[in-house]
Amino acid sequence: MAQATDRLQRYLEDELGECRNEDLEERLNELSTLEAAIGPEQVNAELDVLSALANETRYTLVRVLVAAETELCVCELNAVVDVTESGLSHALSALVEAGLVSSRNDGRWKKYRATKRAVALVTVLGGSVNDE
Amino acid sequence: MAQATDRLQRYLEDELGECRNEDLEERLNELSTLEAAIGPEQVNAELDVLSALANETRYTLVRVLVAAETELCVCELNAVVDVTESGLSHALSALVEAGLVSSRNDGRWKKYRATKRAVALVTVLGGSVNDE
DNA sequence: CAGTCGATTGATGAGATACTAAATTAATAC
DNA sequence: GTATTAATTTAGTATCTCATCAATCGACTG
Repeated sequence: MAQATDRLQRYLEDELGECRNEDLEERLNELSTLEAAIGPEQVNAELDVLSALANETRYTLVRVLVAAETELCVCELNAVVDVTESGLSHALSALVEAGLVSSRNDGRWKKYRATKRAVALVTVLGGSVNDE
Repeated sequence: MAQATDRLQRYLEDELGECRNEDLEERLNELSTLEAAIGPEQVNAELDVLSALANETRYTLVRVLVAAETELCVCELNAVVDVTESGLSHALSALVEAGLVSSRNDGRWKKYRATKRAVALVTVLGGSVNDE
């Protein structure tokens, strides 16, 4: 850790011409401010969402549900992903946890629907990855 | 697999009152269309981006670079994440690969900057996770 | 009520991931 | 030239992830 700030100090000397201890402190504070702009609990929430999406099975389910623009039955979703019934259930459970889909019981069937959050993310992701 | 479509057929019978084989085929085609709306290579590209973001170290780096709105030196980034120099380098390399940051050599220093893609994603993610 | 069916849960193992330390590269300084 | 410094790469390891199997839950049906 001390070494790391040593290097930063040399960098600031390079950039500023000189670097007193207070200059170093100030830069460290600026960096800390950038890092802490949003609270740690929100960072964790966002990481949970990203982790939920970062899997082929789960991302496919979200894409399909977003594209469907309506709820789909588990038995329908089973046809679009290449996992067992159990794997599908695990995947849907993770997506519910991340707030990316919601579920509803309909008699003996269970139906899932994409949330607004899922729509927003899938939309931006598609657009952002298109333009290189 | 046969079992899976059996269940789907029973579901369609439930929903439609009856379900001939052509009804089943049609529904399977609709689901397949939803799934294949974007090409598999783009799905993979999007999954690569998501995987790159779905890690505390890397997501922190991206957030800081987006917030900074300018390039930052590796030695500065070292101050905001809790990994070794080596770990930091690995993280930055993965982010470059995913098109989330770009790099530039400046003498003996190396500087990284967030890409538009990173800005778009971090922005939407922050907004989308805020509103429950 | 017993049976069937849709779906979920929990445990396990193979594989992927994300660190670290050590060696290496590339650039500047002496 | 050699030494030093910033950063990366390679190799090894511990941890996490994900899909599957088996068991279970809950709701309808006969």
